[in-house]
Amino acid sequence: MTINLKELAKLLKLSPTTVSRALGDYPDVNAVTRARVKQTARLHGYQPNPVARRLQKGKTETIGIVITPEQNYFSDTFFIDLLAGISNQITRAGYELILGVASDEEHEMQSIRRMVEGKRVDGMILTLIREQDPRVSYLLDHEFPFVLYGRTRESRPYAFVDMDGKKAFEKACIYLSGLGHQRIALLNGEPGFMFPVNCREGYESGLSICGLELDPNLIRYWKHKDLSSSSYHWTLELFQNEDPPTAIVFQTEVANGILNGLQELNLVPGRDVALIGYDDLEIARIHRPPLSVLRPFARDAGKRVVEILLEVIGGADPGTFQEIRDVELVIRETSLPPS
Amino acid sequence: MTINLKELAKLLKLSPTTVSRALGDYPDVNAVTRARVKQTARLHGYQPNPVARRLQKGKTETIGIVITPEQNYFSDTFFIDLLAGISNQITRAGYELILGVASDEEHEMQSIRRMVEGKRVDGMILTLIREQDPRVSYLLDHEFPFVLYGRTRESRPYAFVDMDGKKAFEKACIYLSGLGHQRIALLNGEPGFMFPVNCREGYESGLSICGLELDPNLIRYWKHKDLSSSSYHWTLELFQNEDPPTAIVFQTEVANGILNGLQELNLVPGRDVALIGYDDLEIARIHRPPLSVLRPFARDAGKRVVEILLEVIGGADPGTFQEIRDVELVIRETSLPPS
DNA sequence: AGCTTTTTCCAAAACGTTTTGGAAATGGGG
DNA sequence: CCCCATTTCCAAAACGTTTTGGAAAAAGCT
Repeated sequence: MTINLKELAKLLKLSPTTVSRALGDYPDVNAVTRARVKQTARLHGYQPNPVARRLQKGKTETIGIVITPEQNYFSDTFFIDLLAGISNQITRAGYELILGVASDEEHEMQSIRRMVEGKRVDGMILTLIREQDPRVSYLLDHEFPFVLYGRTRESRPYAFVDMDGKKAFEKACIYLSGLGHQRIALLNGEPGFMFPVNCREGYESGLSICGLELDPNLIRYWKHKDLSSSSYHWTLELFQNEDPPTAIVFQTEVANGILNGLQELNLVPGRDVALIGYDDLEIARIHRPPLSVLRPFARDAGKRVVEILLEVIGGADPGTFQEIRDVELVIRETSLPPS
Repeated sequence: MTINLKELAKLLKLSPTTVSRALGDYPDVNAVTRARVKQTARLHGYQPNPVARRLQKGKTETIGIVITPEQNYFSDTFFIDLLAGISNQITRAGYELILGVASDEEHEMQSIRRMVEGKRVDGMILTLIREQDPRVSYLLDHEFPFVLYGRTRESRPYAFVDMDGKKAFEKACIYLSGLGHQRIALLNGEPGFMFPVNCREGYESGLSICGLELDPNLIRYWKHKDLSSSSYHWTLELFQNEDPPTAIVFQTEVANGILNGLQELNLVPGRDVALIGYDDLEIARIHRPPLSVLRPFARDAGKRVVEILLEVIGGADPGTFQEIRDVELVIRETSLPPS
């Protein structure tokens, strides 16, 4: 069924060498033979065996990614869109994407080690980055190519693509303050991860720019494990304050919990409490009233991550690839002045 | 850094052959040399280069799966749990999972073809199966090993693992009828896919067993593209009926749309309308009141899919692996008698 | 024509394993 | 002590490519 390079060469009465070089567009093969080779190759549907090529080239032509269920990753199209961008670009480069799914942090490292030390991939992509991330130090220690979707605390240079969470939350606070809000709450992601750190930085800097005081009572953290219920409860708690907030900024993934909490409290989003979520998830658009959001420019982030990774695999200096992407404030119907 | 078989052999003053066979637990190598080999192998962290092994063995030791963003179908941790089971079992077998993400049906076939004809995988796993599924006929035509998570209409024998959607919806209808419900609506998945066909079969057979009449006005289909809004609108429509339903059976992934619709209509789930959803998603557990559900026994489905696929790759007859798994009815607080 | 350069091709090696088909050494039985 | 069976090892081939290092043929130049 499937034809060989050697068989194809025999068919063409040429050496395997010449056939290989013809298909590879090497200059040292006559134009007419090249054409002849390409035509019969196409005719017989010849495709070089990738495994043999990898062995000879000393590359796996494969890149790895490990995810954990802990990230309820598939909850919106967000993650799969990122993955789609990654996958497309990898395919375009003739590479393969291998996926590991790990149940916890320990298995995650195990899976990465298998890929790296088992010589199963040429590079790795990391997501959901922690402040101190053992995966990052491991890969740096092993001088193994990788790119982060996100950032971490690490002094050695590394490549990443990230959204500007700081500027995003800064923007949101400044906008809300401009509307007259003085009590702005932050429902933040789980400590230990890097993104919430940036969010908080932006939140604090936004408040400070507007001359608003920082009230620790207005800051809450939800848990990955139970997004909805923890954010629900923190919302209720927030309003037991004697001086409750008139606005909340948060990550849209916990919008459900917040909205349930507000409903419980008979507070109407937009009218009684202003809301601005980070990430333009489906829920933000279909909710009545639709939620104002911070929309990161994530469109071709996956593609970009792969482009960078291939450069790094090719020997480029990772430190030169550090991209922080803009975030746009999309005003819908939950960002009105305080009543 | 990483050591070779040849280098390891030289270190041990043995031939590569013997070292390979020692590590492979062949009987024709002395117990003490075997131990010696294994120890120094461990010491130097030797792992056989997978690419070289694959070339020699003539196997890619890789299996492929292609998903589409449309696969939003699995909106909870459900899909990632399946994927986790698949990934774990694949790793245990020393195989690799390669992932393709396709934006539409055409790219999906393209991705599969690349894997199959490019000799990049030994077998494929398919999900979200359509009634007439071009992927299935393609793989059968090419006599390529695969396993379905789901079923399709196809006369040739093939391997699959599926949940018993028919019996599930039958159970739900019988239970609701036993409570006194006479008008049971079905909010079903998009036509074209196989699962909704089974659901409807079970629905019809359930009604017929209980002597209830089938009213086409009580059946609606939602769209993958916009789960929430389509199910929301169909719910509203359902109750414009002059003789509206007192119960709804549906797939839990559209619970949000239904619940929003009911709220709009000032109908309280459980009290005014009984609800039974298929799939025990998070929303079913955290909603107040918690939803009664049909819970498929999906726990180790991913593992099982891989076990079967490896058998089929090994030459086993696919027709002998057709597993339909039980579904349990979990009564919570939305399955009360009609008021 | 004689020499050099360019064009076009190829044999052999290499990538790192596993498998094949012995061969040498050891042991047991008479 | 000889023969046969068993144990233990290994050299060489094979998997299907790409790359290396020429070699032969053609073309260009004086």
